[in-house]
Amino acid sequence: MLPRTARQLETTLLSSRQSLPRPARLYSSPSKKLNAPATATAHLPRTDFPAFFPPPQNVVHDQDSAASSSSHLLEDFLTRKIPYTILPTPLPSDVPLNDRERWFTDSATQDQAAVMDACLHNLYDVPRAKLIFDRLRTKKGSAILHVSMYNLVMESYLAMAEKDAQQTAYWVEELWKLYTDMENGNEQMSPSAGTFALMLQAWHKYNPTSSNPVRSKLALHPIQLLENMLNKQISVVDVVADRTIASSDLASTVLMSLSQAAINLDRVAIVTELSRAQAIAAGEESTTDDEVTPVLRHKALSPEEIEQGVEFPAEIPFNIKLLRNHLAHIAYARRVLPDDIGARQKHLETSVYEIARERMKEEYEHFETLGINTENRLKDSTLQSWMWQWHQDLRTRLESEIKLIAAFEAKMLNRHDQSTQLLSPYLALVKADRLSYITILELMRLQGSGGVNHGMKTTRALIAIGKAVEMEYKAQMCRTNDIAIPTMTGHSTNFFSALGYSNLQKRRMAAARHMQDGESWTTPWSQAVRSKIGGILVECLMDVAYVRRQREDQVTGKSETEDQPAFYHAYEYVRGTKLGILKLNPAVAERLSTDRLRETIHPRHLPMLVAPKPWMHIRQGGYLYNKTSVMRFKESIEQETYLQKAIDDGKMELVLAGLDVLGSTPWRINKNVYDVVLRVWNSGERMGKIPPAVYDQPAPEIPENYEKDLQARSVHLQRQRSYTQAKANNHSERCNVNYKIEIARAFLHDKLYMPHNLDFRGRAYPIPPHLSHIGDDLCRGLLLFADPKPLGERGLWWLKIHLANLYGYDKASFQERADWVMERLDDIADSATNPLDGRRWWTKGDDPWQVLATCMELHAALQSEDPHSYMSTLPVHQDGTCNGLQHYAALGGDAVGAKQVNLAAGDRPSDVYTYVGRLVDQQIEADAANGVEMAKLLQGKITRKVVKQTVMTTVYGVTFVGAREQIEKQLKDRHDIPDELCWTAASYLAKKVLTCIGDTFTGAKHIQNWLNLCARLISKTIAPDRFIDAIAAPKKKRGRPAVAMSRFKKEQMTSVVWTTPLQLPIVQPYRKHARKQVMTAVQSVFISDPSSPAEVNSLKQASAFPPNFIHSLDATHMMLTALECHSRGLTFASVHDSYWTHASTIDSMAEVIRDTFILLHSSDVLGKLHQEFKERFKGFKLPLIHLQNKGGNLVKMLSESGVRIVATPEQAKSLESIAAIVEVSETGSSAIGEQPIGSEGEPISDQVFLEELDEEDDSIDEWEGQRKKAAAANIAREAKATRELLGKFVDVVDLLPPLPEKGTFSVQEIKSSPYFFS
Amino acid sequence: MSPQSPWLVPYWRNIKIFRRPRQSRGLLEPRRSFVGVAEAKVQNPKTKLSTPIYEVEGYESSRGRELPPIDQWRKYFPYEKETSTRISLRNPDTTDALANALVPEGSQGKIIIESDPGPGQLTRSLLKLPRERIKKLIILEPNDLYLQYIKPLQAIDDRIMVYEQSGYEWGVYNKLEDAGELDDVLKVPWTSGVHPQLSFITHIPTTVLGEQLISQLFRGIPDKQWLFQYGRVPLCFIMSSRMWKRLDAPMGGTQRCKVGVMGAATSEITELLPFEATQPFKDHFHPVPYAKYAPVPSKHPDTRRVGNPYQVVLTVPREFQAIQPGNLDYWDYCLRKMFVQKATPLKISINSLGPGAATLLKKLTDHDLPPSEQVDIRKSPNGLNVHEWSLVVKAFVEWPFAPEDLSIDTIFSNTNEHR
DNA sequence: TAACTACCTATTGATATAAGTAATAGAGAATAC
DNA sequence: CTATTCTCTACCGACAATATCAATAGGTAGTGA
Repeated sequence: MLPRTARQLETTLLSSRQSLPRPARLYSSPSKKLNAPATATAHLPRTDFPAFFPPPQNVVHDQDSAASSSSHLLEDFLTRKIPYTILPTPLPSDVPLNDRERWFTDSATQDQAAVMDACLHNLYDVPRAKLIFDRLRTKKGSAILHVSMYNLVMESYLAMAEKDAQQTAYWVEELWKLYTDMENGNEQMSPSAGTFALMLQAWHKYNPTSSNPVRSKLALHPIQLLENMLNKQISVVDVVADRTIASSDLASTVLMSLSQAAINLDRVAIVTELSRAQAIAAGEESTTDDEVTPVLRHKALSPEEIEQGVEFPAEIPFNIKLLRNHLAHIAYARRVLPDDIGARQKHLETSVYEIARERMKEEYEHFETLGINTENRLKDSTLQSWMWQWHQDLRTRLESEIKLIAAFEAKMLNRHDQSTQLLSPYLALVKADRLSYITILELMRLQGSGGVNHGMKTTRALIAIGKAVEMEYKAQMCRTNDIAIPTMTGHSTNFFSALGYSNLQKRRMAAARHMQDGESWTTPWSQAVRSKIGGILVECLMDVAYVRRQREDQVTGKSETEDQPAFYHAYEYVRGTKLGILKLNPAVAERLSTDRLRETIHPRHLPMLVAPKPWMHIRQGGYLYNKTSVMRFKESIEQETYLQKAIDDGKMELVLAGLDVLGSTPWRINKNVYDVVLRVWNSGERMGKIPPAVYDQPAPEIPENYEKDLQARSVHLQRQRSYTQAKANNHSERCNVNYKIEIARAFLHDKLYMPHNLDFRGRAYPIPPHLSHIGDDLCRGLLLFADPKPLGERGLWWLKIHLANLYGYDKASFQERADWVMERLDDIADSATNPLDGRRWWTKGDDPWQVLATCMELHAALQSEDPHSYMSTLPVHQDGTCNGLQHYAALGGDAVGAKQVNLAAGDRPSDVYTYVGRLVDQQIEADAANGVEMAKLLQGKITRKVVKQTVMTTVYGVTFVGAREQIEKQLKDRHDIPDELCWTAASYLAKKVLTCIGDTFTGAKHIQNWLNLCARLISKTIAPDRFIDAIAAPKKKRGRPAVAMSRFKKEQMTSVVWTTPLQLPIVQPYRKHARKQVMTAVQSVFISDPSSPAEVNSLKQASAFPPNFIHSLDATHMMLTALECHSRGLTFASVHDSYWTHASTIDSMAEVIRDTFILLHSSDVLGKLHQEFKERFKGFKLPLIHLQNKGGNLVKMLSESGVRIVATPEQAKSLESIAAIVEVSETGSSAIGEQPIGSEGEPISDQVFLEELDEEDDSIDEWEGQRKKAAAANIAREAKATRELLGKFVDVVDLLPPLPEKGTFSVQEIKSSPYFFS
Repeated sequence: MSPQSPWLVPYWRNIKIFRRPRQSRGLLEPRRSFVGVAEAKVQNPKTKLSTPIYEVEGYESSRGRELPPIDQWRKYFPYEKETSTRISLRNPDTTDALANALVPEGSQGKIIIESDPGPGQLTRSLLKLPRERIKKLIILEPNDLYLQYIKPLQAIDDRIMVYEQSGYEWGVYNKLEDAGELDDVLKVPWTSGVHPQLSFITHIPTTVLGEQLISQLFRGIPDKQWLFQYGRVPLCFIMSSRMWKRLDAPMGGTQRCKVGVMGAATSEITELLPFEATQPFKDHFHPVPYAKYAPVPSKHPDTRRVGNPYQVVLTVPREFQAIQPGNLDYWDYCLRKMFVQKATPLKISINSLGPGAATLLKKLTDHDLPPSEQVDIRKSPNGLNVHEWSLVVKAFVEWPFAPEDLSIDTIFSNTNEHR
């Protein structure tokens, strides 16, 4: 029978995984030639690759001096004043658009620009693009306008002139017009090298003596153009080498005419420069000095290039590529990624879809040869073969659909104005063939996300697909542009010296500029457009993709089949609101946890085969062609704008260099562990956190009285639901593991690299989502460093300790841990040699897969002749013990706390959790003695485990409710407390635990409060340049307080912003984004417009600031450590507060960790933050009314932290509700400014709001008088306190509490604490 | 732990769990889930009658037994979070009329369960009816203050049984049975007309819970759960007009909704008193909201706000049930999914039922069937009558590839992550 | 040609939806107008 | 400018409610001055 055969085949495929061809094939095309360059890699000298950083041995010899001097430099670096990035606060949404556009483009404009971009691409619809462009460029000074946009438009005009013979004159004329406008300043946009390259081409093609003359009054002769260029100090060579000059012939012509012009102008230097360029392009002059061999001339052409008819460089006298390459070498300071080395990665990135297609097709045809006829194809084939089928159908469908859409839109455009939103230009950017793959692959990838079983939320899917299309378009552009890729941004033996820094900066900026010049302009799509595009694609897919399902009727035994959509759309209700979801047909979902998946993974989600492209700019770095952002932005353009500015200003060098260091660590797959994983996987059994193939728990039974008893029914339903959920979880876990195995297999014989980027606090994350060292135990167990280092005596010792740590034996002293391991050598050997058939000791450890990997490493080392010279690749970890609290303790100088988190030395590690547990226990004892029932119940039951999570999460600002929940869960797990009492007990305990933590980390507590208060105040302020407009805004209702209050709410636009010691500006993204419904083909989708301004969410701003600040600090520590480790030649990787290196280099890393931590915390971090707030938020006004809240808590807290504001005696009288923080001035000076709300008075000068204005009292009276007259009786009813507060403002800087006092602990002690990181 | 004021205990806790504050129990003492009648009689009310804020002349002596003058209710039943959304009939004329309508002349030996009566105006009207009409009146009331006006009635009239629990707890009905309270209720076959003895009355609060209760009770009918195991028991709801509008919404109208179809499928639903008989709200009900900031003719009359119109509705289970026993989940599923796009023709909206659900269209339009067994698929879900719905559900049930898991949602609750 | 109206359609805003809110303290924001 | 209800509750990685209908805005076409 057929089904049986298929099943057998499937198992065969599964079990034979190991013997499948090596994965290199996965990424190579069928042609063998391509592999050749890749294998050549091995022969390259080590120094050349990875060439990003100098080889360690160069540094080693002066390591000591470097280390000691670097420590001074680092100290200087950290203690200097941090340069801030300052941008204006966003304006509220009711401010007219024009005023807002300089920094933050709104999405309507964004959409226009994106449509224009699409219309220009391949000259899809240049006339339309021109219409849009002409509209856009009226917005002078808007952030969206950029010279490269102008250049692209002009390039298209020029191309149109050529393409459309009827209109040549028109386009040429428009081109010159635009140029003239740029030159004469009308556009406020200065021409660039690219502009001149275009104009020279225009001249060349259409000058009066050319074969196709176009008369234009505005046309300029090259002489004039050259003059203009020189005026703007634009390099002629840049012009000649510009991207827009398509052929060497053309470039040569341009060069000649420029030379001629230069001769005419008698500019000898220019003539020389040009002739040298010519020599380079002709290959007559070595492009570089001896160190680097000129790459291009000797490079063999790739098969593709031969196919595309690229000519051999040597055969033509003028090769523009040579010149461009030369320029790249200069820009990148000679560190250019050789083509052959990048080839596989490039191929991987650019040909994903082709590769996927080949594989699916292969699979499909394979089934064909097995004689499975088309009739059963839908039912019996594999996932790949299905996908191939869907793809065929979808592609055809899309081709016709896109035509329909284009026709429809054209009709609409005729009927209506231009304002109709267009989609067809976007759809034309990427071929239907690829659109089809993108759609299918993205849906497969997102399966199981968002908590949806076998599916996903529609919104996420549509946006993701839209975005994938956009990415594909941009990746294609990258490929077309084919800019040389740098392998470094420059390096320095010391990152922290002024010289080292400015070197980094110079080099990175040159490289970034080179990259930018080489790329044509493009612009991101708005979320709405993405979801609409996604909607169209998904709708079509659902319409054409089918699978055949078969089932047997349970009664008749008759088998039934039905063709069903492979993907379908449905709605669910979540607490009464609808939620649209896309789901996979169950038949498809089943395959995802069994079939092979590699076709479904985009390289954008895989590790890389070469070291990542160094980060040069906000979207420039990481993968070679796929653009990724250096920071993961929340829906906040503010964050993006700040970062952009900081990078432009050259402040981000160390952060970017840090990311490059993290990305440069080569990894490989642990083959031995992989083999074990695979065996477990294929066995389908549950082990080491790998879920079973078939969920192994029994379903709940239906109770007898289910039919009659409403209560029994609801209980059963609940059980049923949690069972279903557990089962679904099992399935999705299984899918996840499948992904990991698949990726591991693909990279089994390769070095791999993890490109990193940042979250908004500056923490670094590897980009590949499935398999990276940040992943779970399984991922980590599968990864090894690629480069081995000899263990040495210490290394061996550390390896043992590492094993003990992973197993869970981490509370003892180092030596005890090492001894513990020695006592278990037998088990270890058994685990290493006989992982599955032996005693399986490793599976009982905390992190079984890593334990296994370590067992294998240790065993191998011990078995080797000389364990000390064993070449080890296993990463060994040093973890901060409760890192957040460590930072808090260091900031606050908490002696007790410092001891508990091992900042202070001890002979064995302290454990905060145990400590807090004991404290709580003591209090309980006391309570029990006093007869408190609950205490008696809980006596002796407070283990470390009960309090652990709560202690950990206090750093994140856990509240009572959260703590209670955690503790309740733990208590329930113990099973020795009656279930119904757990909740009450948890309430009781939560209070105790929170108090105990507060008592232990008093300094931390104060700092947390201080941070929280600052954020609370800042997020309620109004920026100085907005202030006057803000209070004058509500004119209609003559100072009705309600209006004023809501006005203040609307004017709350200030996010908390600060700068880390590495100069990274951090913007908290929490705002109250308004969301709108957007219609798509599938359903309407509810999304926010990130570019529309929104008030801050001050609650979130305040509660998230303390953890975010601490995280920005630990991120800084990590980056400093990474940079320093790199300088010292150590391999380094990190998972936030867990730092990894080779076993042999743990000692040096430990030293670095301590040095950087001490220096960081010796640099008065908080003082600097305070100072920054004072400067950054200078003049920001806080309406006093915001200080009032229920119970006067805020005022109380402010008062307790020592805040006092100065007020005149009169003012003081009216300020009773905030009396606790008012200080009456004798001199009559006041920090409180007053301004009646909404009055249409004359503009108010700043001084009114500042202190020391004698006349101020008069002015108050005057205002009051006016108001009384104007206002009717109802205003008189206003409550006194509020009226008094409403019109009053204070500078937020005056309200910021002084820093809490620091405790006695000195961070220097950390130097001698062995268990600080362990 | 600071002793919590019982007033601060949220409403639902009293409904779901046990009324007494936790502190009143010893730590390990088992929960007392039920206060029996006898016990309640003996036991003095835990809370003493508190001194009223304003004395009403001559009233104090009869307080509890009698209700305060109806214009004084706000003072005797001040704002309390627990009861703030519980709407109770206050006007004795209205309750008299209602009592008469519910237990009309000629009724005999009725057993009435009155759940959540509030202060008990309606209870009193029922007791005032000629004695032979009502045999037993079971009161389910959890609120201490209200109980102070309910329990004294037991001394006057032995037909009353008071249970200090809300009728919203399913458990209480098991208690009633266990206590033999319903022993003398006949099990009347579904085909033998409306139940002659048993009736159920409740005030529905203006909360989600109230609305839930109504839809839950409808859902109990097809499988003859709850009181329906005794037969076609009539239910009387004092409910918001907002809810009534939903139940009463005409086919094809924009108001037509899932609960409306479920109601129509299971019961005959009528206004027991005309709408006007209970208007305006402030003349008939308690509590009347503080007028200054929440004026009673509200801007949004269709919200759950206290003060919006209330009325009296009677539902009687139908003899013929469109929902076959055991098919409830299918109905639920189909209605829920289809009403998402309630104004979209079946032809399209049917897809909400699952992958490939479009094949059901063939069945619904099968020309071999008599026209009465076909459904016009150009109609939209809000335009279908109960019969048409039963055809849709039938097609769904018979569909071999119908989704198997019809449970409420497949979305994981994202509450229990973190390792 | 400017002005006006009737008519039509695209956009915007408001509203309802599900249904045991598992257990629930306390602050702060929002809402009622 | 008070009473009451609603919301939220641990940071980050990792983000999301939607169909329907009435009302309004905005545009077109037609018309007669």
